[in-house]
Amino acid sequence: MVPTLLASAYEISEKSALTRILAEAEVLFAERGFDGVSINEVALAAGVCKANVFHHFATKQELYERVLAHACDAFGRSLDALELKEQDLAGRLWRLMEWHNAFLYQRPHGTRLILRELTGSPTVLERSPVFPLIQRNFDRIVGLLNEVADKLREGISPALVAKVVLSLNLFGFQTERLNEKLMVAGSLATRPELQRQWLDLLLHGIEAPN
Amino acid sequence: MVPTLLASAYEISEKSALTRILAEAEVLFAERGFDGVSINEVALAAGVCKANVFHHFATKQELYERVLAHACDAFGRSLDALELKEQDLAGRLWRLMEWHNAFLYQRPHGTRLILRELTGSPTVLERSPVFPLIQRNFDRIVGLLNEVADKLREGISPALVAKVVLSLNLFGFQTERLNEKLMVAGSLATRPELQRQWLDLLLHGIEAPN
DNA sequence: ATGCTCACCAACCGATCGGTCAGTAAGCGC
DNA sequence: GCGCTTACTGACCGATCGGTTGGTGAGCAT
Repeated sequence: MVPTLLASAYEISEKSALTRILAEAEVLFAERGFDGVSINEVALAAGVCKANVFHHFATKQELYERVLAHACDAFGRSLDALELKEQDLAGRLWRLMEWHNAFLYQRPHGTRLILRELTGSPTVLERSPVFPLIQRNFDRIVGLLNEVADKLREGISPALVAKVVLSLNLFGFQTERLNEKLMVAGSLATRPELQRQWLDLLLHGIEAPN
Repeated sequence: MVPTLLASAYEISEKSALTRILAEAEVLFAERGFDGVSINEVALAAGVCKANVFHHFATKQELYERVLAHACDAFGRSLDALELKEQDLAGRLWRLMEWHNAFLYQRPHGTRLILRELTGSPTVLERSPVFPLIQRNFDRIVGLLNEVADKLREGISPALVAKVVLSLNLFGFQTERLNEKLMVAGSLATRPELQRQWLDLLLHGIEAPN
C-alpha cells in the first residue's frame, strides 16, 4: 500500500495489507481447508502479490496457524463479555446457549475453521498449536457451569452439560442450511425456537409425564 | 496383479487392486481430506501405479465420490440390521444410541469422511451427490422414532430427538481422544458410561428435583 | 491361431504448487 | 544528505499435481 497525499484520504480508511491477508485467508481456509487454498488465491483476494504474503508470513503453515489463533482469540474475547452472575441454572444455560449461538453466526468463518480443525484426525489436532487455545476456552465454559453444579442431578457433571450444549449449537450451526431439505419424515423449527427446544429438553428431558 | 500358478495361493486370498484402491483411498481421504491426498499416494498405498487408478476411475473426483457413496451405503446396510420393534421410548433410544455409537467406532474412517463433508461449506454440500444419501439415512432414523412420537413431551419432535442423538454421538466420537486432555475444570466418563449419561439426560433432563 | 477385452505400467504433459531472490520505493533516525 | 528498515513486486525455481499416451501381457471366445 502506497499512501500518497492524493490517495491517503481513501487509503487510510482501508485496512492494511497484513489485515486484509489475514481476513481473506480466514474466509478461504474456512471454506476450502488448508490444502484447498493456494497462497496465490489468498494474495489475489487480498489485492497483493504472492511474494508479499511470504513477506509477512514465513510459510503457508504459519499463516494458517495465525488465522486459527486469531479465531480462538476472538472466541475468548467474546466470552469475556458473557456475564452470568446472579443467574440460576436455567438462566445460565439460556444465556450460555444464546451467547454461543450468537457468536457462531456472527463469526461463521472462524467457527467453520475451528470445526474443520476438530474434524481432522485427532492425532493431528493433539499436536496442533491451537489445541491449548481450544482447551482453555472449553475449560472456561465448564467453569461457568461449575458454580451451579449443586443444582444438577446426581451423575450429571458440568463438563457433560458444557459438552452437550456446545455439541448441539455447533452441530445446529453446521447443518442449519440442511434442515429444510433434510426433513421428509419430520421437520425442525427455526433457530430461536430450536434453541428454546434444546433448553427445554436439557432441563426436563424428552419423556412425556404419564 | 498377475495370478501365476506359484503365486495364486497367496494372491487369491488378497483383495483385488480395485478393492485395495477404494479401501486405501477411504483411509487417506478420511485423514487428510480431498485436497490433502494425491492420486499417487493412493496408488502407492494400494500397491499399484498412478495410471492404474485412472484406469479404474476417470477422475480424482469420481474416486472420491465412490468412496463417499460406499461409506453412506455401509451406514444404510448397518441400519437395516437395527431392530426396534417391541421397544418403548427408552428402549428404542438406548438401542439407537448403542447401534450408532458402535457403527461409528467400527468404521471410523467412513465416519470421519462423512463428518468432513458435513464440515465443508453448506452450499457445497447441498450440491454434493452424497447429500441425498445422507438425507435418506437421516430420514430412516427419524422414522424409527416416529413410531413412539406419542410418548414424547409436547413440543419435542422425533426429528429433534434424532438430531440430538446423532449430534451427541458424532461429537463424542470426534472429540473422544481429546477428553482426557480437554478437562481441567471437570472430567468426563468413558464411552459406555458417557452413553448411559446421555440417555439419562435425554429422558429426564439435567435439573435436580427439589 | 486370431482377435478382442481388460488390468496394468513407465514415461510423459502442461499447470500449479510453496517458496526464493533481486530489486524498488517509501519512511525515518541521524 | 545518508544509511537502515520495512512493505512490496515480478520473475523465477524445483517439485508435484491431475491426467494422458502408447504399449505389454494375460484370459477368453471364436
